[in-house]
Amino acid sequence: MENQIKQILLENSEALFGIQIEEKLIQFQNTRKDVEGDLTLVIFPFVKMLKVSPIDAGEKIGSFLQEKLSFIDKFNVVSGFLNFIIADSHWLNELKNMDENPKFGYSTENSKPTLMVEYSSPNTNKPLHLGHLRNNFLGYSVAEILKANGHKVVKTQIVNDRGIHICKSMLAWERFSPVNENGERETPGNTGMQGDKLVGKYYVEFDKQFNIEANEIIQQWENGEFNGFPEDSIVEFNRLQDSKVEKDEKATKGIDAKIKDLAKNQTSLLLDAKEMLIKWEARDPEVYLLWTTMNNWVYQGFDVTYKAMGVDFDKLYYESETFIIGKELVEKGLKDGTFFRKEDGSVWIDLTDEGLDEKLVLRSDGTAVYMTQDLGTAFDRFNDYPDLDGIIYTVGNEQDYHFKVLFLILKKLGFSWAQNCSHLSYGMVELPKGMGRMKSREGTVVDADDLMEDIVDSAKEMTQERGHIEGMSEEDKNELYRTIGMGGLKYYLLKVDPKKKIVFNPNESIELNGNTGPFIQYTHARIKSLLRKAENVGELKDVSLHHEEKEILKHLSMFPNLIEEAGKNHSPALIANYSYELVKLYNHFYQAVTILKEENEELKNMRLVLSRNVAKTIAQGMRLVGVNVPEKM
RNA sequence: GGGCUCGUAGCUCAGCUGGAUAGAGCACCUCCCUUCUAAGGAGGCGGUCUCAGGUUCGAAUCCUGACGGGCUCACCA
Repeated sequence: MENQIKQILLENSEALFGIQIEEKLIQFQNTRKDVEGDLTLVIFPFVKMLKVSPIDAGEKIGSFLQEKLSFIDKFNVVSGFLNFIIADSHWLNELKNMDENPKFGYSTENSKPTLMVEYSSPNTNKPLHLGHLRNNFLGYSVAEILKANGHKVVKTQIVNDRGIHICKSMLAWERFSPVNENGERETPGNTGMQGDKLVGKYYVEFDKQFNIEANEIIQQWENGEFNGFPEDSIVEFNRLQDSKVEKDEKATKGIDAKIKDLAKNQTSLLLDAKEMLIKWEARDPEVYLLWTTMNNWVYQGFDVTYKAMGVDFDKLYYESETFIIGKELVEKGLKDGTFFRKEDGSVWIDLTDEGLDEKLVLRSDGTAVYMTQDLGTAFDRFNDYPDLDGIIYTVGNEQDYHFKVLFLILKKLGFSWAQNCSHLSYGMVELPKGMGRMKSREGTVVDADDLMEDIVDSAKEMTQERGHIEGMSEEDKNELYRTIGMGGLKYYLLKVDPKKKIVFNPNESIELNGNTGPFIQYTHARIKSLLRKAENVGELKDVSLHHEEKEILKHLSMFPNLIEEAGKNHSPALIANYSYELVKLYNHFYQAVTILKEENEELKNMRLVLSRNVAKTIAQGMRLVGVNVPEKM
């Protein structure tokens, strides 16, 4: 419709305006609620060239278009806005088209380039938390939205299964796990704990013991006991101590933190963990066995969590494999001069010309860092999928700088695909003021499994109170509680623009009224109930439309465009907000108009077909954000 | 300190590439179940779009600066 108007204006530009106008001057917008009309053309851009008032310009353009286009029933001009009233037959035709298309709004499958969406990417030393929920729901949804746009999509993750942090929990388990009467340390089997929770427990334990030891070292230093510590640490300690003189409280605090870091680096625990990492990279059999065992516990735990979240993956990548590829890339880059080696053996890239810093890509002890493996992983992926066009990395915005650097290095290494890699950067999930930050090490996280369980419980409570669940089996009821609870949680985390942070108060349960998942699910269930009662729906005939009906049709016909926008912007929030609008329009209609008791069969039919397509669009939209919709609730 | 980013109603958020009198939900106050699911609907209350300049016929939206929050600048990931 918009395109047709645009085309007519462009073709007749000389006649209308005296010159050939630019396409971007033709701007449409939705007509204001209090003005009659279905579509509005902004007239201001044409006023100057027509040398008449905005009203006259609008009249001229309006009558010209009305003559050419049959779907324009009437038009009016209010100040600089030309409002078209579109014929009912046009909207009924739209309804007919969407009704015939079960995949209304979706593009042809695999008609666009292959994309990879990376999300989740957990560390294997701790359980998933609230932040991961946002990440997983977002990544999953964006992948589904891209599929709906016709892309072939590979869902993937990079499993953070190696590194110093993994060694920390391994070491802590070896050192601090109690031993039972059979001489065994704690395992998921003998404790009944989910594997990831058990390993996470030891990660926290490491940090605790590590801090105790660091504090003891500081104590020793303050007492002048420096035996056994390296010279440079002692010198640095004394320098920092002296610099505290006559500083205010804040500055002193900062210096104390630096001293703490210094001491941490001298703890036997950290030194042992580092040694363990070197052994691991050298494939020491004992360390490798421990690593394999503990990681498998974690994977079994994660499986439970992913299943509850309702997300899936097509292909997994492991850092324990790709870091090697990364190291090879670094070797190659050293030879061609992309990287350089410092005296201590560490390898760097100089990005100061790009306004960034020097960045480490390999430690002096030869072990890999985060960047090393990310280079390797990207290379590996394009190698595995020759038709791969680009990668979308779903990672929090705290890593904005990392990805800027990563893509730049890949480009400098000469990979042309680097320009098609993008960082889907989302805002942190924060706790309300005064509750601090979520830190796994400090145990101040909202656990993903616990949260999902809580929300399903509260959905159960609400459903038992007001749901239509009589006659349902226990199994179906439980499934419904899960659908509603998880729907509420997903919608809550996805309705906000991904770029923005979310403040989450764990003490307040997630709202299930208003702009929420269950509100949308409810409308779907209600329509389904209506359609069940209607039994059969007849052919669509030419009838005249109520205002409420036309509003819904206008909104429905925007759905294909919306999916495209959501794909372009990598934003499930657009889908969520669209669905919410649709549901509000429908509920208004539902209240204002009778459907089953309508005596005019043709009208009744049209309303049922309309309802059917609203339900379908809700279901399809919700599917794209990972939310299921029930037939009854 | 450098870089990035955010600041819209008491709270949580929409406001597309600049367009008409800035919109929802929650909370608070009224109404509406002998029409199909009231997890619903109708109405009320609530705003200097952080502030100050600038660009423009027109700015919540673009530019500059200030103030306030967040992230980041690791041989952590």
